[in-house]
Amino acid sequence: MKGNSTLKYIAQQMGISVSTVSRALNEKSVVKEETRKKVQEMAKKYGYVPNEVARSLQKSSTETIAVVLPDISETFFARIVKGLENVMMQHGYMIILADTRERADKESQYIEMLYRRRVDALVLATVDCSGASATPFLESGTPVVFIDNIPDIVSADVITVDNIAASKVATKYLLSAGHRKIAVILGSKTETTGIERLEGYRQALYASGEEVDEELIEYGDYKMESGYEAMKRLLEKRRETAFSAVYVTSEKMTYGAIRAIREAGLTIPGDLSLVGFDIHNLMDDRPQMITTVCQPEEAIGKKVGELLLDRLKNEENGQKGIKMRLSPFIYEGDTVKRIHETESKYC
Amino acid sequence: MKGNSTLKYIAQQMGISVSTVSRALNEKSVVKEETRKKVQEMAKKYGYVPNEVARSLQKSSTETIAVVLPDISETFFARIVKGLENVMMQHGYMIILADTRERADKESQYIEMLYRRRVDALVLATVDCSGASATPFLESGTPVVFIDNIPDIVSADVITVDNIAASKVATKYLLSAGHRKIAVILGSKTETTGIERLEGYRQALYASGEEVDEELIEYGDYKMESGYEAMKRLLEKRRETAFSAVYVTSEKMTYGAIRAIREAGLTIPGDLSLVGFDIHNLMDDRPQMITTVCQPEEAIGKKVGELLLDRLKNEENGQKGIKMRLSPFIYEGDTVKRIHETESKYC
DNA sequence: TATAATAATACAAACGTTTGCAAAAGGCGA
DNA sequence: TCGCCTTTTGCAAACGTTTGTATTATTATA
Repeated sequence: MKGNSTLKYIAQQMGISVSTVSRALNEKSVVKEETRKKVQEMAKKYGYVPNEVARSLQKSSTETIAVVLPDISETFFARIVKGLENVMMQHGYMIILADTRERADKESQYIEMLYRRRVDALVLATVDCSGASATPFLESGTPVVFIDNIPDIVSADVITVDNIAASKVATKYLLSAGHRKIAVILGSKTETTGIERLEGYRQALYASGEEVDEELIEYGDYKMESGYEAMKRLLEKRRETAFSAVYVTSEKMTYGAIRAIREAGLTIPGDLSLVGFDIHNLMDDRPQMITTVCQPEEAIGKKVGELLLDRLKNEENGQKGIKMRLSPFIYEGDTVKRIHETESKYC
Repeated sequence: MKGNSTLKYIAQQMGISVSTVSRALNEKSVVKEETRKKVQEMAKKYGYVPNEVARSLQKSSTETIAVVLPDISETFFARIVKGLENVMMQHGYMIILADTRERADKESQYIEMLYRRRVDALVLATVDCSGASATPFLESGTPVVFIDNIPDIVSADVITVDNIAASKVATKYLLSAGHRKIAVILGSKTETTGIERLEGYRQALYASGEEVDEELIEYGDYKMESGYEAMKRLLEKRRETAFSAVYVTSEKMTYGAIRAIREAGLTIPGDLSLVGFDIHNLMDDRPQMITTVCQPEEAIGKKVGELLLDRLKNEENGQKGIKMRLSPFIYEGDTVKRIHETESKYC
């Protein structure tokens, strides 16, 4: 008789009504203390475990939030999830995770499934710049927070790292080390992550009076192999461009770039200086002390959670077009610098 | 009128019964083709989205499986989740993720919450060797699969890497490179991951007729700092022990050990050879070509999924005491070797 | 002791589905 | 036209809760 006992069953056994049992267990409403005690005893005796599915149906809230992202095995996303999960769990919410493997079709399919399950909110790292995959949620007024990439939708809530600041600090770091010709490897021409990181690089160069040499800008696709190829292209035209440093804007591409540099028989930082992006393992453990700009992932997750909790509490859901940009860090040997605090909220 | 339309609503609008609408939409049962068409039209028109919560209640199955693990930001776990998620999604199941931050109290608390939500199964990387936190599931006969650590419970289903084989191959690799005195850094004295990895190391030494020097066995706690400390302890007694190689049995500890070695002014592999464990980023991208044993995480996730699907289909749930041990890989420069296939199933 | 006020409990509807069974509609041969 | 079989549809219960309202039991007040 274990495991399938319900309010009804307990009520029958005790010869009282279901509603009394329910109220006795939920501490909420007034029930005679004596009754409550007895009900609690019985509940324990019969191994009663409340059925959250039924509760969800009745309350029309599942206390569940969905996270849809391109690749959970990227430490970047895993850490965001961790930060988010932590704050949500503290408030009784759990996380459903969907990994799209960077495919837009899966993305919309999963989001559709999640909507059917009536999750209370969606956190989305979209691979589709338009943000269109989120429409079921958007239309129904269910909260959505975009992370990483900023979608076209103007009214969407977004929380990301401040990519411009990140690139600025990386570039400035190299400038202050005396470099004048600095190459950059970007991950995307169309996504905001790429666009903004380029922008920061430009701004830093302008600010110090340097020209931007378009020949020094190469593109990959955030994956390792593309970093390798991009670096090779840069090295091929090194004679003309004469760059002495390179800034690579993603972890995997950084590894690829390092390989290309090594294969070319060059050393870091002897022949070429390098600043990487989000190099987590080398950062925690830095066997080779690569300077790297990092995103505060857990903090992003936490902020997303806090925003969501706020949205979920105050019933007036819907998008408010909040854009929050968290400050990146730079790891330079043993020094860790928080760059700046920009939590710009526009409404 | 968007977003909150139900079967009932559609039925009312069309002046037919709810059950007909339900059957028309679920393709299952016989409905006049004409009616079906009309119902589908209407469903589209009113933006009907089935409510899976209600469905779950009725079917008493949520098509959701829970994954509880100590740290999702560990690539090891993230990849298992990815592999698992992929196969489950293909069958309409979604994943609820819970990160215990390595705390046993959180673990049981989360599992309790998950049981209330009536997830269909539990995948658990426990931090509590007893496996006691899984009791709600175990008692109710809901499928549970343990990963990574093997719990005390004999009848539990477990899928892990073959740790003995992993250690054997790592040790043999060093032996075949001519090393005789090989140190080892383990992560745990009590968990099976630690015990088995030690066992493999022992077996490899015995097999080649070497003595096991207890002085060469050091323990950490799988974290980076402990690898650093353990390596320092080893280096301190290097005069007496005269080891020429070290095998470190976790990713983070390997990074720590590398740091200790470097701080001692030694080089790898010049002064000391090293085999690491699960070095993912260096493996994908291997800027420094560390030899490392790796676990086939996505394959583990996939196997877990397949086992679960089988359990969920054939109603006779419950634990069967299946133990599957997947074969590890060794990455040695550019060579990748699958070690062997041991899918031992004992019933 | 009757009556009003309050505390405790019970009733029943609702949340949105699925599904066994009964009822109705349609088709066909006699 | 009637009866019978088949196809299609409808009814109603069930899944396990919550919750507004009605009812009953208890106590205090006059």
